[in-house]
Amino acid sequence: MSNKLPKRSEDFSLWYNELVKNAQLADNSGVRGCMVIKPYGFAIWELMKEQLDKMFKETGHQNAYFPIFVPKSLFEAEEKNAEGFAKECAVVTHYRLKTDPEDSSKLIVDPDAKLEEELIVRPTSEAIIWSTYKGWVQSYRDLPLLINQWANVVRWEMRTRLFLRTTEFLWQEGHTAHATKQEAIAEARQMHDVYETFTQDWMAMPVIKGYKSDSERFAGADDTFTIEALMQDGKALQAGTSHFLGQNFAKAFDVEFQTAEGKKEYVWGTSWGVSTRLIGGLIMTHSDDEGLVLPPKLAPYQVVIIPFLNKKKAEQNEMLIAKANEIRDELVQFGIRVQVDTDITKRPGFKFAEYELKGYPVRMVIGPRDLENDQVEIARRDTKEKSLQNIDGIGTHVNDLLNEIQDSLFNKAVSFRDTHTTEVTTFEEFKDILDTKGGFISAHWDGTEETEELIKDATKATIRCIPLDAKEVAGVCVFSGKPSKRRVLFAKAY
RNA sequence: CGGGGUGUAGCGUAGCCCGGUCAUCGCGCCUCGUUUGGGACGAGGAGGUCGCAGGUUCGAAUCCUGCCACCCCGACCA
Repeated sequence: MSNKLPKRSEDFSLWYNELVKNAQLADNSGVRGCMVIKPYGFAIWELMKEQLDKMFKETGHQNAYFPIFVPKSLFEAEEKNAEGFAKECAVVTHYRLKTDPEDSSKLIVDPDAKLEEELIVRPTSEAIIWSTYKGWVQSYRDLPLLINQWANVVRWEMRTRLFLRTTEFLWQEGHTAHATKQEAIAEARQMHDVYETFTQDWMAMPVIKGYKSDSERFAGADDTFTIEALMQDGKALQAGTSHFLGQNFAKAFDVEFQTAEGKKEYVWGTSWGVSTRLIGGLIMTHSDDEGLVLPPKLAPYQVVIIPFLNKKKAEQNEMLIAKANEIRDELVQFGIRVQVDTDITKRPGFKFAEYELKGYPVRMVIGPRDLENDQVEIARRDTKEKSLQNIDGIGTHVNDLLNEIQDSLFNKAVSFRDTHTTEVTTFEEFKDILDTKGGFISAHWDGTEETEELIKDATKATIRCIPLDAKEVAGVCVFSGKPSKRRVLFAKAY
């Protein structure tokens, strides 16, 4: 664990990989593109889940669970959806192994155990869920159906990256059905807002809310709302999406209901999801050359207390540990998550580096000197500032400090995002900004897929979103020179 | 899936061209001692199917073939 991280500014990609591994968040599993999430990384995910789940329930949703396998025919039902995912599906074709007749130490797939119909390992669950909803909905009284599922999904992506794009990943997917179009759109927007609140208030990661262009829209959706975040290397990350599905899945799976007036109508749908990708976003938004920087709200431990122990001074050690525990108890009263490190085999400097690498927001050190003066040394991870604090009133102080760190991380990220968002008018400027400082580029676009494609070919930048708050201002497309009604956000993306 | 690269102890590596006391070094780990306010030092010690499977050879970490995994670039990324 004494590995030094590469510099963030020199090779962002390498820095990210090493950070994820050294901070004990996750590792490659050795199984194609799948990762092992280690306990410390998973603890962050659990904190995220806890809060998201709470927010889903506050907005009237319930959790349920659906099968991991989707029969191929079901998957085919919604054509666009099937087509959109077809290239990245894992498919179960057999159900049995047997001993290799030519080598008894080997197993082979039993050719006699071929499935009549292949099973698709869900890349997303619209198909299996809507086929189930058909049996759940008859009357307008059964609506709305507001359901969320915590699950794993599999997408056989060509290239994987820890947290950001793994073959298997964990997520939540909400799937709702409504009697009216307005209600469904309101739901999709509501969850879009929930995601914004979560990423900003909890992850301290600012996002731009917008909707996707035709080419970037979810396969099977009428509208895709997205939150787009900006990473420290100037690339954008799609952090969450909420889809208005229209009646596409209702029609594909024949989900009809009878209205109060006795008429038959198709229901209106939404789906929305965020995944373990958020952890990647969290890392790339705040961390630095010393390692992970966690916003207090999502730090498994918000404070570590390190008493300065000396193998030869048992009595002093006892006093230090007693004081450390006393402080811990006071902090716990404030709902703060605290760890006391009484490991005597590691030296202080080693521990400091270790907790910085793991992103603990606050480090508190107490030694004999401090004991005498009734104070502790407090260091905050984000700014590296150290200060001496009286033990009296320490709970209030640390509580305030954690709030300040949370706010400060968000403000710093907002300021980075703002200074890396550039309005351009010419394509020369567009390319120049992209090459020099990266980030979001706000530019006029003629609204055609052809132009979008040509810009992508020329620069690798894509339309991240059409911001919801985009002003209606006439202009000319940065590429084609044709008229444009508003600016959209371009960026290179993960 | 195309191009390039890598796989040797928990981690990082030398050796591979040119086959033969070459399994090297650092970190980590274990023991003992000295240390301890920013990643300690000394002495001793444990740990390896050289990614896997075939092949060539008297002999393979080294050469050949196949497979698997990982990294980089592209394509892909709903």
